[in-house]
Amino acid sequence: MVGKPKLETVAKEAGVSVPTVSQVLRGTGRISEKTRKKVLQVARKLNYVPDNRAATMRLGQNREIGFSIQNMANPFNAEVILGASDLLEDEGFLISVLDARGDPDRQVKHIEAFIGNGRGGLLWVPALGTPERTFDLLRTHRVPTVTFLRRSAFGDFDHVGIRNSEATATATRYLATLGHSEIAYLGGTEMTSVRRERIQGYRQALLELGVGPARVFDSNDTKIAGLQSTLDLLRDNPEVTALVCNGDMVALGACLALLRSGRRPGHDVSVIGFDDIQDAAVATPPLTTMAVSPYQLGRRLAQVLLERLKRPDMPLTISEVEATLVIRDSSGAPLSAAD
Amino acid sequence: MVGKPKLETVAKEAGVSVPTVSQVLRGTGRISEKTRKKVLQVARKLNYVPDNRAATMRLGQNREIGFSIQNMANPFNAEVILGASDLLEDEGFLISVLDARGDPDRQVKHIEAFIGNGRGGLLWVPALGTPERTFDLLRTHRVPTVTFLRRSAFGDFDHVGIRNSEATATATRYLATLGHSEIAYLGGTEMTSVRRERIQGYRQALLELGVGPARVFDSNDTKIAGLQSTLDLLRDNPEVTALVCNGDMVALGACLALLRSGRRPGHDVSVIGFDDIQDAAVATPPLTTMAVSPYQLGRRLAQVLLERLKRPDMPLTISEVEATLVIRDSSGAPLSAAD
DNA sequence: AAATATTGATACAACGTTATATCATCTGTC
DNA sequence: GACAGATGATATAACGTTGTATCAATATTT
Repeated sequence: MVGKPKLETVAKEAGVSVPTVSQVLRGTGRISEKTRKKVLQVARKLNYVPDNRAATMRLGQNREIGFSIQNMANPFNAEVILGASDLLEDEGFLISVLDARGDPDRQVKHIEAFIGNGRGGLLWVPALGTPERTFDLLRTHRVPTVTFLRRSAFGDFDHVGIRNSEATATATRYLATLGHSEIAYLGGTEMTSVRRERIQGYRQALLELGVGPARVFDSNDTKIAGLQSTLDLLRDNPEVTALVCNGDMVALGACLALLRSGRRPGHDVSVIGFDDIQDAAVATPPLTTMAVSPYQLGRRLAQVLLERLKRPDMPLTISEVEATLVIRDSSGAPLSAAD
Repeated sequence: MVGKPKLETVAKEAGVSVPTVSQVLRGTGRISEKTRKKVLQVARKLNYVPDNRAATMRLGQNREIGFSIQNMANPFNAEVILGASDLLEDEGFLISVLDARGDPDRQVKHIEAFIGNGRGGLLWVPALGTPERTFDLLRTHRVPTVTFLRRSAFGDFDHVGIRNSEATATATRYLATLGHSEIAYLGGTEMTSVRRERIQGYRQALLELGVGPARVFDSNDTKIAGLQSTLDLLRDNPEVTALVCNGDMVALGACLALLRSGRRPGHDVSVIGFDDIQDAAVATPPLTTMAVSPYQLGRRLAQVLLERLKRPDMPLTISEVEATLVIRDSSGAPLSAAD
């Protein structure tokens, strides 16, 4: 009873050979009902758990999937993982998550660990500034990989993302419809592909509409940073009457800033967020936002990976999910009516 | 260049034997500087990544740690993981996270995966209703395990938790100091060891103070649930003037409910939360709460595991971290002054 | 009753790595 | 120039599992 039980332990106890036990447990080969029963009973009694390392090494495939993300604390990611694992678990896979916190060095360690442990696949939000070598590793080792949100610059991996530029264009157009002409973009600091696309959509819409200058302001994607940035922004640019935000957290921070400086969100300044996080609906005021369902994104992500696993030679899949404008109070009524 | 590179691939390319390559990569054995250079260069060129399965199987130890949690979406957990991985990464370990979502069946699959992959250790928030067999598995396979927050009923694992009953007693006593006598407890639904201890501290304090009846109300740990539960609570128990909450999310929901029903949090009803999540400080009103640093908890967790790994025969460690009362506005001023 | 088919179990080799033991080569000493 | 000692590299076996080939013992056919 001492020491980890292995096939040999079970085999001895059940009075059969090692391969027999293996066959019973895997349900392969021809085994009589009697020995089957016996082996299963002994295996259970001894708390036997097969060594997946030995098995996958022999078999050359693993049903464990890795998910490499950059910020575990973001509830959006948590929802994505939920969606992905719901689908993958049904197919007998398992998702384990590693948080690289945006650090490419930490990230490459994680990816090496995935490879070194023979993970069966990888879902991945690449860190900003991921060196080509990291992609090379995955290519060399033939790890079925789906990138998420941030597209690889080298572009030869399956990808699931958000139709970012269309989304911010929609938000910007909607604000223009309400009568705004001084519309600023707020949020993000680093130029990820996500932010680049969103700002591009915003600029594009302004251009098409022939409305006011494009103004982009940095801010970290937290409520507190959003609050501070908005206070600064309004001090220096009092003419701004509408904000398209890079994320809901920033947008919520912006609303807080408006309230603190005696302005009413949706009346004096309109605010549109991005993501539709849980808090958006219960905020004061409820937040108008570009909604994407993280759960659905997760499912899509899993779907693409499963297909790739089934057909390794399948052509590259690029899948972009549309965001939808959810109108609540923070964007306000048409300007003429409000004033 | 096709197919995964292994030691043999590198060895052939560098014109040396397999063990030589292994020794260079691990820095063991006597190797001349010349072959060392050559081997490293070739290994890098071929994008060689050692197969950790084969290595750990041979060596019998693994520097990968598993973290099994019940709710990934909780930012508190994310902070804990951050703290734990900061410490563990310095020692060359790696944390991978699995979310069992409170389901003991899913959880046992995860634990079996940890065991089957020979993980070097386990940090674990046991799901409610975890069967003894799950603990048995870990015992049999001698997995160094530290339970977190929820103590195993069978109590033979290292543990890190919060001094829950003292914390809620402190909160309750503070509200009594402010002059409250109708203090309710709000939050949680399932009777986890955490909730049991918190409610016990609340009851204990009321008893010692000789103040009003103990009233405990269920609610899920989300803002929306907290909102609804508080509306119900106040309708049925209008005499309640203070709430000790099971978590900050519930407390924030309670504040929302107060505002919506025309009451002022901190004036008409006092609210104290638990955890001190990021939003607590910027909420309206800023939330009084029992603060525990999830980051510090994570570090402690890692510390205990590292010690256990170093000294497997060390006596059982039970480590409880104190929560501190952070006074903001939601608890209000003394009642005499406020009225 | 002999030949054949069927069933049930086992022996063997391989997955990729590494510690130990072994072997060959070179340096320096008397 | 022979011998001890140091240096540098390799051969071997083992970690636990599983697919294939093999073998023995029945059951079935002619």
